[in-house]
Amino acid sequence: MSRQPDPSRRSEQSRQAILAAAADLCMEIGYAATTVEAIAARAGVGKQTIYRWWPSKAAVLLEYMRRIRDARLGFADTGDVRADLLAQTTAVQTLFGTNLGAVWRGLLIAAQSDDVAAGDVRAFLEVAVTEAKARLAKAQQAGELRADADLDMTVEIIFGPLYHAWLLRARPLPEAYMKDVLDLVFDGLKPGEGGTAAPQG
Amino acid sequence: MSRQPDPSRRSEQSRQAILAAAADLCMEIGYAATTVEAIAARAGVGKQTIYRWWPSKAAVLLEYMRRIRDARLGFADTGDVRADLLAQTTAVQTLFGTNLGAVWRGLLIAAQSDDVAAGDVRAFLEVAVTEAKARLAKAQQAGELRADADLDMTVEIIFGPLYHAWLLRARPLPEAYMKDVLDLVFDGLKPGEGGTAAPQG
Amino acid sequence: MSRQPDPSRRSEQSRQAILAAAADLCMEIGYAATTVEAIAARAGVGKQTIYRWWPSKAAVLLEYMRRIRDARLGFADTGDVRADLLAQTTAVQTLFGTNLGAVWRGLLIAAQSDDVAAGDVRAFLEVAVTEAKARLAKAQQAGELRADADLDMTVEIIFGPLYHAWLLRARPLPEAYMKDVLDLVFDGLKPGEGGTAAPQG
Amino acid sequence: MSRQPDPSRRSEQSRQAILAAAADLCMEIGYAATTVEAIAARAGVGKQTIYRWWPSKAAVLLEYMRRIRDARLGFADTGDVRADLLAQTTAVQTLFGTNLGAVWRGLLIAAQSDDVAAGDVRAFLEVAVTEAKARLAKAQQAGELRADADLDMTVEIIFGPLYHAWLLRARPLPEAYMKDVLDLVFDGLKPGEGGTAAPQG
DNA sequence: CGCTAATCGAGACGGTACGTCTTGTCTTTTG
DNA sequence: CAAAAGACAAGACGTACCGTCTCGATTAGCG
Repeated sequence: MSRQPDPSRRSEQSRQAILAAAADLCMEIGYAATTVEAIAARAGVGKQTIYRWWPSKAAVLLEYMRRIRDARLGFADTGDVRADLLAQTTAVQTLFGTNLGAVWRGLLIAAQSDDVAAGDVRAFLEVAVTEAKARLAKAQQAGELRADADLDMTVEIIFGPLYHAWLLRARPLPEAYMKDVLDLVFDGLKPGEGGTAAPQG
Repeated sequence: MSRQPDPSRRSEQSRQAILAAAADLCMEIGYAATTVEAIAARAGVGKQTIYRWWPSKAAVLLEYMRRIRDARLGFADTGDVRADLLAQTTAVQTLFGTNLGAVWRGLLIAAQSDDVAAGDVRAFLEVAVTEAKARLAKAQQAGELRADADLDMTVEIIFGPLYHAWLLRARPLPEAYMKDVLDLVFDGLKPGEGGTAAPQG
Repeated sequence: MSRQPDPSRRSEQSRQAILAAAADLCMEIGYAATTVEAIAARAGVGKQTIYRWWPSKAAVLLEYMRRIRDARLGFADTGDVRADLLAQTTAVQTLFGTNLGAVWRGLLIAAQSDDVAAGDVRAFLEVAVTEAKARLAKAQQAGELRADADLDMTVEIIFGPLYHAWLLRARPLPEAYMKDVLDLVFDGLKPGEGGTAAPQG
Repeated sequence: MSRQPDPSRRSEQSRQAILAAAADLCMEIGYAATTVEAIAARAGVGKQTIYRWWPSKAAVLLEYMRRIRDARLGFADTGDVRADLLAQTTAVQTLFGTNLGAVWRGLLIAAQSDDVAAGDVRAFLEVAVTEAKARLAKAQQAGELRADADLDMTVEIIFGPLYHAWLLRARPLPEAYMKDVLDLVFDGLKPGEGGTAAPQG
């Protein structure tokens, strides 16, 4: 029986070809138009080889994104939480602007319609959220952040504007977008209290 | 040829049945599983009648959502911008929690993959953004809001967290979610300056 | 629901194109290599249109053969049963030698492996058998045929040799093959009794 | 390279297991449904072990049938050709009625669609035909059979009815089927000349 | 009596076709 | 003449086998 295939016999070459083909197609023609058949054809692979190792095209692309994230999107801890957040969120914003943004956009869509994919995508997101919360928790202990701020909500306040602008409004963002967002949300929208909008320099 | 059908001969009964059927199906089985065929069948209507008047299922549902928005999601102007924002965003949050949320979720998805729908959905969103910006502009003139705050960004700071939590993380939100978000973003994430996180109560 | 499609709305053009494409492909590349996909492609037709009206490719080809049979393979009644049988069986032998033989061969195969097709093919064959038996029955009443001959068996004795030679041995047959067979089986394999092997002329 | 495998190192145990598994499956689920994969699985053997020694599943089953034939289906020579033919053809008829009939049926099918198998199956058949012709030749010399009877045709007249009834019509045959066939074809279909249809009893 | 070569069971691989499903268009019939 | 009904061409879906290939693990002789 080959119900649970043996991972030790897996062809690493095919795996790489499939991930690359999936990502390339997604960047070229968009997530929806990227079919499993086309991925297989471009990767020079049988369809069954894809279905043997991944439950859906979403899972393939998610694995691709996981590699990107692990390589590029970690948090630093320089002692200055605003600087660290700025560095990370700017990296995210930059990535959204590249072709990889299209891949990620596709996955967020799939999560809405495919229950299986949804779990994985959500788990992926939660990893990022958890990392952010860890950095914010340290900042809270260091007195850099209000002690009463709910960290889940804080993460949403920081990343929410970026997703709203990129994913929903699809508007072009200035390079300093995240810097200005962080200034505003750290200092508050209320007038007067913290001096200028960019007082942390 | 009936390339441009005559709207005056349109059956209002069919239109209503289609809108209702589309919304109901979307709420029951989700956006992706809602097929044009199923909408037609439930509405007791031929498929062509749908394609004659709407370019896609997204357009049908968008028309449905426009009715909802016009009826329920306007901004008040009581002179207190935080109270007005709280009222409107809480209405939005509440709507997200109902079955209508599933419809809106579906449309936001469609906007990612379907270029035609994208324009309409984006236009729909911009109407909401514009209304919010109008209210914020008044607040800025009244000195309730920092004069240097970019209004597009401010809108994103206010709505972004809600969309992030609801659409992407799909986490259950406390009733007072938007109140706490507004408190945090108005007073700022920085500690100490503005007293407690919820000082206006 | 379109579970039982409405035959009155069927496209006669598609039907003809499918029958022709199926028969042509079968003659060109053989029954086994003829795929439903290829039939659809050559007929310029969607696969579903084939599956809507026929349960399998065997059914398509069987319909094709039915037309051929109805047009070409009836029995005459000239009063001379050997002459009538010779005319009909020679027509069958000739048909086996053409491309249509390949189609019929394919169907006889399908009948072995596909239970649904088997019933139809068998029914097709029984029609031919019944026609032959009818002609033989008249001959029996006219005293042209032994009164004690079982007609099913007689049909098998007449057609069996042809099928054995053509289908199983696949050997090239002389034009007069069926004449010689009929002479032998009418006069008997035993020596001496009936004079020459071809006394009926 | 192991292009031509070494027969001396072949596992006799695997060979037997494969032949048995192939025949069993063919009898249980039919020729078409018997896949090479299933044969390998049931035999507890790798697929390659089958493909190493046989070109196709038809070849496997043909080897199985060869064993059966060599053991059971020879011609005797008692001096009475009708009795000898009756003994052999009745043995064939009996075999057709067993599960082995299903195997043989499958091979006759394969011969229609698979050119490689066709040669082997045809050769198998010709061996049987040649044996029959040899016995008939002796009968001809002994004056038991018309001197002008073509022996290929005579074989077809004797075996053709059986194949027609069993393979094509798939009708249940009475035990004495071949006896009656031989009576008819030896005495002839014409009335009157030879007395009753079963005069030799 | 260990070395080495080939067969073995196992099953992943690149492919092809399957029969089903949905899309958006086209056609026929009914009110 | 619009609407209902639904057949149509197109093509992706996920599955089943094909015949080839690559793995260790035996298992033979041959040296």
